[in-house]
Amino acid sequence: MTRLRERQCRMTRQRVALLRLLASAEDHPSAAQLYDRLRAQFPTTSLATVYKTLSLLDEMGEVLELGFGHDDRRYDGNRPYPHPHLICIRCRKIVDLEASVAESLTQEAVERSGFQVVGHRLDVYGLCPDCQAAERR
Amino acid sequence: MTRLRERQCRMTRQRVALLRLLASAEDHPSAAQLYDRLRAQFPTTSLATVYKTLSLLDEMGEVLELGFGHDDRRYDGNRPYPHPHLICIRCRKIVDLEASVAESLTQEAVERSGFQVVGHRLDVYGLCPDCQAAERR
DNA sequence: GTGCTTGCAAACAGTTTGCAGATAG
DNA sequence: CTATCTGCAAACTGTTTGCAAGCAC
Repeated sequence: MTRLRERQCRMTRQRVALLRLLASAEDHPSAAQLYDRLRAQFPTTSLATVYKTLSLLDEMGEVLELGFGHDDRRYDGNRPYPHPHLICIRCRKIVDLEASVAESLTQEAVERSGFQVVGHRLDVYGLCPDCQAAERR
Repeated sequence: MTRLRERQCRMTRQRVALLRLLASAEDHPSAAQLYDRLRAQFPTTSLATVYKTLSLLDEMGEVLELGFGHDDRRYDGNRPYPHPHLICIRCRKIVDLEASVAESLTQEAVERSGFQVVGHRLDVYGLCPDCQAAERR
């Protein structure tokens, strides 16, 4: 909110509403879900605006964009930093795992959640040696 | 290959070629990349066939389908089981991390790779307590 | 031969873009 | 006032589907 102002961004009613929705969302809503909820307050709102605002927030690090499956992008406005997730393969529920990566699969935290684990996925992002060299030039 | 036969699947030339490509691919090719390589041998091959075959193999567990970003699906025919990846955010190179999840971010394995880590992602798949109860019915 | 598989084209879903009109500052 | 933002519609991308012709068995 404050950071948006600092970036000479205009606080339109739509943006304020979307920020509120993101802050209060307990789940990990998709753009379409946010759009639906937003339309309750602003019937004329468009999906395009939702996408534009979300990618703006993502660039600013105010929201975490999560790509689960190629057609399932979700947003987390409460913890805009990487953190482990528990994903139900049946109902698609997504639960935040508050645990450090190192300990997260050492059972403890997972077991506490009651999930029956069937798989996992760990991706580490960074610059490969070649690209580190290229960046230096 | 053998498993395909067991499943009363027909070994068409296209399938054999795709299986070979997957087995020999050192990178993590996308459907489009596989299609391009396949067309070198079968100029009339269609993308649709590639997709159909890939999803068949995925169902059978013969290939690992990886969704990085919503429009970046890659396939791994050599290690069709979940394992950590190192992803270069610059050149999109994907390197397999041969390490257990528990130890993978305890630096060791990552450091050995020479990557400069900027982020990570850990998703655990399973059934949430509610769905476990629902499945029992 | 039988019916699974292919290849084309058309359909689809989610996302992005262009632009005229609306509006925050 | 002016530049940014919105909302519509059209464009795009990657993936999926329907169906007639082809080919493995």
